[in-house]
Amino acid sequence: MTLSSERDHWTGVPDRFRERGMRWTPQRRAVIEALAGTRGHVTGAELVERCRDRDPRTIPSTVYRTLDVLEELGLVRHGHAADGREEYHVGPGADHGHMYCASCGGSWEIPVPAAERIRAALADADGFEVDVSHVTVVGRCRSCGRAASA
Amino acid sequence: MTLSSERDHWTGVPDRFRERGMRWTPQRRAVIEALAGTRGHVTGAELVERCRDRDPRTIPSTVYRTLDVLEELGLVRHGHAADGREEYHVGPGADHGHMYCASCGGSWEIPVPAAERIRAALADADGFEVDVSHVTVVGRCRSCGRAASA
DNA sequence: CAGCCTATTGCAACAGGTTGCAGTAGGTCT
DNA sequence: AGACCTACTGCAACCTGTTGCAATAGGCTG
Repeated sequence: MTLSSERDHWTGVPDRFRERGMRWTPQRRAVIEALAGTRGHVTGAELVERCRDRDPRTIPSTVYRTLDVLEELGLVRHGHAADGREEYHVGPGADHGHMYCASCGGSWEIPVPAAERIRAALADADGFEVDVSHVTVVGRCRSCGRAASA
Repeated sequence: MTLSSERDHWTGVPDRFRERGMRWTPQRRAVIEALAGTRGHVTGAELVERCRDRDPRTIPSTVYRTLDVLEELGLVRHGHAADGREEYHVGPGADHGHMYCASCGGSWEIPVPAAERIRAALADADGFEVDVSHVTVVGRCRSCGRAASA
């Protein structure tokens, strides 16, 4: 995941909006600029805050609505953190779930092989096609587990 | 899961509170009565509403704080629905995660064998001990998948 | 039974998001 | 350039929860 690949992620976005009959507006540009400076995760509130840094007149509902649109276009994905807050993942490489440690508050990506086993387990059980990028599990990480049993 | 086993779930609860130096109050009683009439899931808001039906003076924060306490005592468990709302599961048999279909909005319990495979996948990957009762996955159920590919 | 200690409550303010609606302003067509 | 259509924006009100704090009231003790 190089810098240039991250920049590529956003090139041509205005046209992708227009092709779909959507409009390219200064507010949407601001959200995308805020996202472009992001690696990994951002919560909705953080993003609102960052947009407000650029322009104090930013309205939260506009930011959230823009994020919905970006998700429809496949440019971001969202999940929910351990406490239910919205969390946005910026692609490429956004296709992963998350594990949260309830003890230390840490957060990790679910490794691809584990995600694949989860997908297979649910597909076998009920033919359920899980969206692995939206999976969030809560539990205890290895080091907190060791600390508790010591 | 018979009626009597559900009733048993709540017997002796006042004493369990007092043993821990906690107090047994009318407000807590109201929350437990509302829970006793519940099978499966309830959202926080639903529970507040039900308590308000019994006593319009019910204060939401009291209900939420009571739920936190009940969870500490192991009498309920909570997870987050697909949209991040809190969802409480009433035991016994509350030890399961949930699958939500993003297409039809349906919700199912994750079957025990699948849950076990998920637990194993994450344990192998990083030694992460997942709390399966808190797992929520979003995706597409079998019948919506069939409808989409038809 | 009265008194005391402190766990709980009620309240009010806040946090993160969502929604309905009237007005604004992109984009297109002439 | 002017006009038109309708996708967006801004706003205000709402929803689900959370938090800090002063007042209340369980329940133990003498």
